[in-house]
Amino acid sequence: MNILEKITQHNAAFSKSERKVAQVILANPQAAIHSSIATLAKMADVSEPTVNRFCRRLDTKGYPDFKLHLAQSLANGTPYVNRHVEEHDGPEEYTKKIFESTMASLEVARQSVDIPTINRVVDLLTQAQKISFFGLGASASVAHDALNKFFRFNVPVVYFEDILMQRMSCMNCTEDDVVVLISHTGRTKSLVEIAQIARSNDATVVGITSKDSPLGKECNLVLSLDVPEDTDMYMPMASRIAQLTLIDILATGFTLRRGNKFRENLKRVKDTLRGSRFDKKHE
Amino acid sequence: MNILEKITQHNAAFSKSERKVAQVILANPQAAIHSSIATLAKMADVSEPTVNRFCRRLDTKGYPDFKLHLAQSLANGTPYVNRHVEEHDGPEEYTKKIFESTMASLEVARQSVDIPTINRVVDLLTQAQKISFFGLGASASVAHDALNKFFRFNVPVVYFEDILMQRMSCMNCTEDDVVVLISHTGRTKSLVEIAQIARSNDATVVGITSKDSPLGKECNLVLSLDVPEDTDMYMPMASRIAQLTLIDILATGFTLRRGNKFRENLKRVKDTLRGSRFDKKHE
DNA sequence: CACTAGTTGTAAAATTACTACATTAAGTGT
DNA sequence: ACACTTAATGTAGTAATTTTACAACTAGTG
Repeated sequence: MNILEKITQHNAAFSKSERKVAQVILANPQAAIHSSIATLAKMADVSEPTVNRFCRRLDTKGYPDFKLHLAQSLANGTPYVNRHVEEHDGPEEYTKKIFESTMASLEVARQSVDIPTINRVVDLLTQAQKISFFGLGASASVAHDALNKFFRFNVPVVYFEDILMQRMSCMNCTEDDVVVLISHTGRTKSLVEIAQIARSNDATVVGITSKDSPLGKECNLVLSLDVPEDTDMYMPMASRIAQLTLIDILATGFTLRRGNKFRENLKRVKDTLRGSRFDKKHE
Repeated sequence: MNILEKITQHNAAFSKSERKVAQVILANPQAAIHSSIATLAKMADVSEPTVNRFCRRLDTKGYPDFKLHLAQSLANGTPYVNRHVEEHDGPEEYTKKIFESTMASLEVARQSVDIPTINRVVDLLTQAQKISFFGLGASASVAHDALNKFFRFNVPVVYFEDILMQRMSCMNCTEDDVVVLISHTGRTKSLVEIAQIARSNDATVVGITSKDSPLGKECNLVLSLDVPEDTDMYMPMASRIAQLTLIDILATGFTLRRGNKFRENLKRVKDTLRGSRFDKKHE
């Protein structure tokens, strides 16, 4: 869709002169949209028809049409592209890149998430007697966060970091319990075992994980997020943010399902915190 | 900036014929950008120069330039706007809204973050003997996540949920220690106290919090994120995501500063996890 | 070395947008 | 109501920009 990306990708298929045109446009796209075909041709040191052919190769009707597409691509303020951090990047670069790739991942996650499943999970959560959130490693903090959210709903919520505690907790499950297991890869052995334990006790197991993973297969319901993880850094980053956003969505769905009177309950929880805080001056 | 809005606002200042042009464009802007001045004039039942004058009145150089602006306005298909979830929203709506407002918040956070401070904090972290991450409530899971990241760097990292443990830990601080305190509002009493304890032991205190808050004033350095929190839900959502992204940025800055050989260390940590995982089939 | 396919440039044609001027419409004062 | 003034609109010609057709060149292949 984005014509700038298209130019970079298409690069191999360009001819020598066309590549010159590509280079000039990529160097300063803003200038390109304000140039006529003649000035652009001069800048790239090629003839006008070459520029025209370049445009056609990118599936546009001609030069004016190409400019339109280019303008649209530039308009998206920053077309959040998943750009990897480079060795030599300074603070400005890597800050920008991480923000942007996080946003790009959220966009991908948004498109990949299955709404009916979300609805179904919210259903289950509202009807649950007890909700458990388990995750290990990076996903532990996601489970931790989920605890923090659902705890406010005055529902029995369970969260353990300890594998043995997780196991024991699942052994005591009943069919009215919902166990939410969080793992990006879905290949953590102990979590898969926990899923099996929980299911053998008739609990409903929801996985926030990859669909075809070992963990995914053990779950009653899987909320999968196709987030491409930047493995260069050997740290889970984007996947975790997407998972948290999903938790937000589930929590929101939960409160909406419970209705207005329930939301007052939340306000009460928040008000209780006031005693532990310094007052805001201007309120 | 947006030309479509400009057309609606400017409506009063248009002449009769110009208004006809405005109407046709607003009715189908997508068609307009693919029309020549002649076809558009015919559609609006006016002469070509009238269309040209219309364009000039909107501070564009002429018809082609106007089309460029129009194309840019149309491109902002989904300008991630912080839209609040409504009572009657279904799963599809609230899912979309939460994703979008999360992205919008990240965009705001990105613009508000102070790069030199980030650089300074990364400096401090790389030189620290011991790094502590403390937060309470929703920010606890952010601190938890930070632990998870920095732990991989083979640096002494400390994280406690318990207030007393946090206090005790800070009492043993030295001037080579860095304490990172996380709080969206910056008005949590016990965290402010912890900041004071840490500073009185010559530790460097970094706050991921609001700049002018009581906590912010006690910190050596403040990384502030001006994220508008959706208070309708009485739950911290966007602020937390922004904080986590900031943690990602700090962790990335940390690894970059440490250089390439250090990154191999990270790979080793990741490889160690392999034993606890099911193998991927296609590797 | 000739031949072919692909690439690039030249020049003319076609399209498109713009300018100058004429015409019409609308408003204002007598 | 009429002349006068000003603004708005359209016509026709001009200028610009883009596109097409074709020729020249380049590189690879038998």
